[in-house]
Amino acid sequence: MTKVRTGEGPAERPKAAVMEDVAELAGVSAMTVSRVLNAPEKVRPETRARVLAAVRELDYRPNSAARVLVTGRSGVLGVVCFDTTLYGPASTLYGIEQAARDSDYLVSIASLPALNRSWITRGIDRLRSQSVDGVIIVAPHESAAEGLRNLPAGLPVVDVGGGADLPVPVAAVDQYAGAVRATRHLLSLGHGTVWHVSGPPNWIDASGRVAGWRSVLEAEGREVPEPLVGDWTAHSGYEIGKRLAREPDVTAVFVANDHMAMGVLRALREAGRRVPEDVSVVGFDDVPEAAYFWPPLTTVRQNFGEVGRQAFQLLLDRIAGVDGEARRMVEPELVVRESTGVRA
Amino acid sequence: MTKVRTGEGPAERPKAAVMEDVAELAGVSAMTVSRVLNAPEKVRPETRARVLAAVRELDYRPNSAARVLVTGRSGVLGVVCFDTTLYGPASTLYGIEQAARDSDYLVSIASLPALNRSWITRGIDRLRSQSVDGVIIVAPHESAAEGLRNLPAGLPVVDVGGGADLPVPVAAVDQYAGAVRATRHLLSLGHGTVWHVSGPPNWIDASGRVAGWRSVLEAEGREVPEPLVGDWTAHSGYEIGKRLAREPDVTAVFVANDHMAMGVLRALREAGRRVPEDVSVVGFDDVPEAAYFWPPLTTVRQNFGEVGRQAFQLLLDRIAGVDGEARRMVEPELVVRESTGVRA
DNA sequence: CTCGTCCATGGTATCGGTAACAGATCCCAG
DNA sequence: CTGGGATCTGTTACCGATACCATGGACGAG
Repeated sequence: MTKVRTGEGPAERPKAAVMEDVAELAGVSAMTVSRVLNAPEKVRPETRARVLAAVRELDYRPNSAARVLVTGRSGVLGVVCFDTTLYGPASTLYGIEQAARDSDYLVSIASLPALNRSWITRGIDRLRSQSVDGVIIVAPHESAAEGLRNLPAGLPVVDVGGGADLPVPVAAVDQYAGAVRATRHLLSLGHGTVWHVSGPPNWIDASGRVAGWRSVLEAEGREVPEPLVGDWTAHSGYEIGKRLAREPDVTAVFVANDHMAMGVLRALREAGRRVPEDVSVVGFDDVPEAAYFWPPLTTVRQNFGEVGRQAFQLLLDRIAGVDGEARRMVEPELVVRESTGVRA
Repeated sequence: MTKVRTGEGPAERPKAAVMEDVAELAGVSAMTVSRVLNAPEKVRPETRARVLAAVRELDYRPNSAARVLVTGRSGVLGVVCFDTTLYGPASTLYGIEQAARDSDYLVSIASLPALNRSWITRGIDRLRSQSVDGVIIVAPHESAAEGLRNLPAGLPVVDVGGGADLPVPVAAVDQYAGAVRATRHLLSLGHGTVWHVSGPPNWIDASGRVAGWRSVLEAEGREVPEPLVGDWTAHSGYEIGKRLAREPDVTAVFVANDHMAMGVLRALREAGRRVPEDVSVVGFDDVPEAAYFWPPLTTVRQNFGEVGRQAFQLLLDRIAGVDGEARRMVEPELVVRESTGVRA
């Protein structure tokens, strides 16, 4: 009954209780303890009570490694992601984590030093070696598609952000629809056409937004200016904004994210072009600060948390062996503030 | 040699290779395979080569659950954190993750729905049940201290952000020093005193910044205005900014983070008070966009990535049993831009 | 030529749980 | 009073790796 300590070793810890200890204290077999923990209704209430009392007394906690070894399930899901300091990925990750917590899953993350096929594969491998039950990829880049070509058989995988023809289920915000709304909004204000500051090439969200923007202009028979390519940062938005400010016929700009939009706003202002009187600007994301930009930014809100939850749900289905719908699109929402106005 | 498949079960997967399979293919015992993987120098080169060939051929990967069960080490570290969409925590997490990757550690995260003692304890428990080798707490809140009072013995824990008298090693940015620099900078520009927009009560960073700011004012014999308490959001900064704008004697404001500073800037501008001509504003964090605020924000840069790396290093030491230095302070840096100027 | 030593490898027990089956117990009908 | 099922609990055999000790062969010394 009393704890036996080995007289040696620097870390003189009382070894943690195991199932056998609980069984002994409760006067039952280890199997019964296991049942109490996993299928309580199969154990007589009074026995159960004794076992639970012993569990509390010894502060027993099951060893997950042993459980994983025999059941094959870990209760851990993996997330492969690129830069989690970016607002979108961070929020998505947060959504996943919350959903996971509610379902008693734990989340392991494998972040990538670069976005390409080989790193993505390595990230998945790293997680797989920890016996995760499934993996969510948050890497909205074309290279993700390649990385997903030959997945280890039997590992449930879900992708966030999408791309064409992925061999796995996808949860994503409908970038195309968001860009359509932003562009239509600007046209409806009387602008002849809409310039576009895009995200970096090969990013799925970036190309989705370009496609939506272009399709509206083409459908309306408007001139389609060449998109100006940024890298998501305010700095790149600023540099591009300086160029835009020099073009007097630019009156409406759709910027592929809020941070770049911030840079554009500053460049326009410095060049003496008023927003929205001279130029209207629409962003994308609706970061929490967007309402406090100068002027408050009209933008397209993405519900990243919801995307994360949907991705988790898809993964859960997949783990359960359900081959349900393979695509969950979350609708973005245009939030009109003060950076857009009718054409002067 | 050929794989035997059970004729049933919906998931008809060829069961993954185990160490015994590799051993058989290589014509050695499982023990030798284990040695090749863990202590290659103890195996004759030619045998080693045969084993490695078999490993590749079968795409063998060790089962970590089995390894954990016998070694007691998982190669996983846990991070307990609150809101990972905030810039600071997200960046810290990212720093931890990168450092962990370089050392072949995996990171599991347990995010908390609320910051208090009980949730922190639960977060640690959740991670512990997955046999993490150690835990890093990223919850710069006073409740963390309580949550750390009675830790499970033998679990290495490191705290990020600090607080007084924690029973565990701490890695943090020196908030006090940062606030001192910001305040001195404002005084050096000729301002009579400095107002302060603080973070929410009970947040460690918030109180550290208040203390640094107050100490400078007191040391210089300046009036110490009552701090105005925000909640880190641009919105709260805006509301507080409106109040500040009504006070004509407010000429210098030290705001406890950049997002609130953004709200303050907007409120001042709307009230017709020019920055920096009428009022100087200093932020804290140096988010990547700070240089594109209007005007570009003078702020205190925190190297969150470095904090994350230091925390990981401390944890690694702790796991190795080294009881080295228990505090790693990262120096913040004042970045002067255009939101501060000499008093008119 | 024999013995001791070292090196490479193998055998076996073990980590802490759970699946599958077996056995004990209880209750009630006949 | 006994048989038959239903319900509860125990026994045993693993899951896949590593620790520890044992063993066989090569080799140098005496």
